[in-house]
Amino acid sequence: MAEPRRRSFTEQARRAQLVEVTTALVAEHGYAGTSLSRIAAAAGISKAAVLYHFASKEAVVRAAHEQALADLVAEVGAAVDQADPADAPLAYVQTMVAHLSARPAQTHVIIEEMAQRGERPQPEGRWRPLAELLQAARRARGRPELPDARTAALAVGGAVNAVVAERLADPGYDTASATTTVTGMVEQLLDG
Amino acid sequence: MAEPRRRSFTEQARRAQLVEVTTALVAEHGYAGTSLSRIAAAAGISKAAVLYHFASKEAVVRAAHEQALADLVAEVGAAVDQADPADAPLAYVQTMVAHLSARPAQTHVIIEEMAQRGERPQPEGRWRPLAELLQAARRARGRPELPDARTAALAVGGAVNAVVAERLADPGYDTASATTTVTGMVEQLLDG
DNA sequence: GTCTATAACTTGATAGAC
DNA sequence: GTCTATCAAGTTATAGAC
Repeated sequence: MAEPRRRSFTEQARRAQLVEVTTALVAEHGYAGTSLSRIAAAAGISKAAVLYHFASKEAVVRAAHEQALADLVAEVGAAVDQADPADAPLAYVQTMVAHLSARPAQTHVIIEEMAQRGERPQPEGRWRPLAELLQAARRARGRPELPDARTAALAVGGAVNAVVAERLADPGYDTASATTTVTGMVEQLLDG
Repeated sequence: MAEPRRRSFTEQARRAQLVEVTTALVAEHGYAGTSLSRIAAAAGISKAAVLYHFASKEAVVRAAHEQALADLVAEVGAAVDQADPADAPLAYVQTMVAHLSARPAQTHVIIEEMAQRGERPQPEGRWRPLAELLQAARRARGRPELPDARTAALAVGGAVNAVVAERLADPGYDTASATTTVTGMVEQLLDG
């Protein structure tokens, strides 16, 4: 909501390129290890040229993070919306794992941003959407609501995070069967 | 295993003090935001004095991380060892959440280190000990072994992480009932 | 043993030429 | 619109006085 500015065609291309190389750099070296110099070098231009397209270094990496997040919620949101409410949490887990596993660099950017957020804590309920999904699924299955949906949502989200992180560390880790295991745990949560 | 050196009494005290202030600083500003200057200022000595006691900045924060981890495994290990094998995973979850919730600064240091690790991925099985605990509990309960103990261990560990992280962000979050919810999920994993 | 002084860099950002 | 040149500020680490 900050700046829905009009941009030239070539500028859009430059910005897209910068977001791309920044995503790769943050994935490999982390936020602190990603300097303006490195971004400029990776894009083949000067530091000042980077700062012509973005107001600051922070603005560049913020753009990279926002893109990664937008791509994620777009795909997961679509999958959840068209799923049977009784199985929406399962669709959530499946698309989440699949999307993130397929985009290691973007995933690293998202993780990095969460780590930065953690330093200056801000009460924000990222667990709410999933908690709603879980309760709706319980109702659709004719079961009473969960007594502690917040923790349940946090636990499922944390499990997904852990599986994705393991996949990043070990590409040989089979996410297909991992997804089966996690969805099985969610099933027990919805039926038990 | 690098240097089990003999140290003077006062030097031990200084090192302990430096580890303490570094833990607090990393918790508040993150690794990158924790400079030698800040450590020195917080300890009331000069940068050079800090580097007299530790070989480098990295050595200081590594010491802080190692201490946080040692404290954690000591308490969790003891609790798991004296628990009934059939309930060891429950003891693991309980002490893990309790210990970390009670030590926010140390927890931040551990999280920060994991984030740094994540950048240069190294195939390391942090999930193995918990996976062993889960399988042993299944056997003690007369149930067949889990088909995918790796994912199960990762999921439980991730759930604990998420609960602890939420506690850090919102001190009003009730970890007692959260622990009940998570252990309930583990129970279903062990009996289902 | 602890400090002052400083070396040797890197950082993000700006001014102004082209 | 994109660059070169430069900036001030901050970084880790070292040498050597006390």
